[in-house]
Amino acid sequence: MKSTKRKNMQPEERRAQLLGCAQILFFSKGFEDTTVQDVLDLAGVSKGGFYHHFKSKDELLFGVLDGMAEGVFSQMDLVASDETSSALELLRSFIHLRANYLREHDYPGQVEFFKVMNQDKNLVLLEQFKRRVRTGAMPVLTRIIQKGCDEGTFAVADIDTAAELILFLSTFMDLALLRAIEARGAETADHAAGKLQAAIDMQFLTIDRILGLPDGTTDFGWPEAVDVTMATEPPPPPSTN
Amino acid sequence: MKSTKRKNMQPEERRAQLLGCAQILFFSKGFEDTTVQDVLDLAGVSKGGFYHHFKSKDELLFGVLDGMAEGVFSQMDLVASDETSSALELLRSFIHLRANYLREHDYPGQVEFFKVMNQDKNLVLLEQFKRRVRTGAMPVLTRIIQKGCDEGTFAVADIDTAAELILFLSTFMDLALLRAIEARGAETADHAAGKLQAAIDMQFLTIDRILGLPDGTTDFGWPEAVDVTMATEPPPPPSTN
DNA sequence: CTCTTGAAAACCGACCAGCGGTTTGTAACT
DNA sequence: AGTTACAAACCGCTGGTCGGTTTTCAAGAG
Repeated sequence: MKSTKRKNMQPEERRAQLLGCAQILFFSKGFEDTTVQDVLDLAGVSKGGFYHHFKSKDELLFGVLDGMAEGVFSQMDLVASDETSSALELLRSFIHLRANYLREHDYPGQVEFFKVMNQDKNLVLLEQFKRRVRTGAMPVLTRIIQKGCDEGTFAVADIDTAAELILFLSTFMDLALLRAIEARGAETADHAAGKLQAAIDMQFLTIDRILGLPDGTTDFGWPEAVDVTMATEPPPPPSTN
Repeated sequence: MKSTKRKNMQPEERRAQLLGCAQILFFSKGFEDTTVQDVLDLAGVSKGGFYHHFKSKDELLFGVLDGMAEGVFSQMDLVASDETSSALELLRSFIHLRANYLREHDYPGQVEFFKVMNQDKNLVLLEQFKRRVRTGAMPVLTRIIQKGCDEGTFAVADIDTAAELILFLSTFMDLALLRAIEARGAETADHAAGKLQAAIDMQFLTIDRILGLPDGTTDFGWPEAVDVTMATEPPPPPSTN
C-alpha cells in the first residue's frame, strides 16, 4: 500500500493545532459551513486522526469556545479576589474586563473577529459563546455583589437576579458596540457614535438602579470610550488624501 | 408506470400545510434534527413537490417563524394605535402582550412549546425567533415611548436605545420564566418562584429607571402572576398518592 | 353551453455530491 | 512488544437537483 508522509505529534499538540485551525475556519466561514474536512485539509490530518482526538464536531466547537473563554475567566477570578478593593472598584474592573476582553486578549484582528462572530451564519457560535461567558462570569459577579451588600454599598433584593441582569446588559452593549463598529467610516458614523454613547449611559444608569446606588455612581465609561471605538483605522483607502 | 394517488392543491394551501407540518416537527424534534423527508412524509408530498414551493429548508424555517410572529405584531400594532390611552397604559398593554403571547395566541401546549423551544438543539430556532420579535416590536415600542415623551410622562435620553433595552429585558424575563417553568413540581419550586418574582420586580424597577419614572410606576405585574405560572398542572404522575 | 386544446402550474421520485462519523489496518514511538 | 497516533476506505443519510408526468384552467371552436 502506498502511504503518505506521516507526522506523529503529542496528543495535546495535535489537539491544539486542530483547535487552532478550527477556530480560524469557524470564525471565517461559520460553524455550520465549516466541514470537518476543511479542518482536516488545513491541518493536514486524516479523518481517522481527527476522530482519534475529538469524538464529534460539536466537541471541537466546545473546545474552541473553552479556549477562548478560559483567559477571560481566569482574569475575572483574579480581579474578584482582590480583597483590598471596594466592591465598587471591583465592579468597575469587572465591567471593563467584560467589555474589553476582545481588545485585551487577542490578536490584532479582534474587531474583525467581533464582526464575523455577529454574522447570521455564526448565530450558533455566538450564542453558545455568550452562554459560556455568562455562566462563567456569574459566580464572579455574584461574589462582587455579595461583597457590596456586605459592605452596605449595594442594596439588592436578589443577588443572583441582579448579577444575571447585569450580564444581560453586557449583551445589550455588545449589540450597540457592533452597530457602532459597523458604521465606522460610513456617513452614519456620527449618528452611530451618538447611539453608542446613549447605550453606555443607559447601561450605567440601569446598573445604578439594579444595585440600589445613587444616580451616576457607576459611570465607569471613560470619556473617550466612544471615540476610541469609532477610531480604529480600517486599512486606509488610497483615495484618501 | 405505476403512480401513487396525487392530490393537487392551491399553492397557498399546500404552503400552509407544509408550514404546519414543519412547525409541528421543528418544535418537537428541533430544526436540525428534522429532515425535509420528515416533513414530506407527514404532509404526504414528494420532494419535488416540496421544492416547488420552498427553495430551501431555511426558507421553510423563516416561513414558520413569520407565521408565528405575524399574529403578535398585528396585536401590537393594534394596541399601540389606541389614541385614547396614555403612554403608560399603552406600555402596560405592550408588556403584557409581549409576556403572554404564548398564552394568548396558541394551542393548549404553549408551555410545552416554550420549554421545547428553549432546548439546546433549538438554539437556532429560538434565537432567530427572538430576533424577529425584537425587530418587529421595536417600531411599536418606539412609538409608545415617543408618545410618552411628548406627553411629558417619560424622560428619555435616546428613544431607540430605551426601546431596545426594554426589549432585551423581555429576553431576560424569558429566561427567568423558563427556569421557573422547569422547576414546577420539583422541590426547588418555591425557590424558583422567588427568583421569578425577583426577576419581575427587577424588570419593572429597571423600566422605571430607563423611562425616567418614579420608583414603582410601572409595577405592571399583577400579584398572582408567579402563582399562575407555577401552577399549570403537569399530567399528574400515577405514583403520586 | 360543451368540447377541445395547450401551456403553465403542481407534483413525482430517482438521483447526486458531500456531510459527519466508523472501521480496519498500519506506521511510529516508548 | 505493546500501545499510541494516525491513514484511508467506507457507510448511512442529508439537503438539494432534475427530467419527466399529471392537473388545472382559460381560451377558442363548434
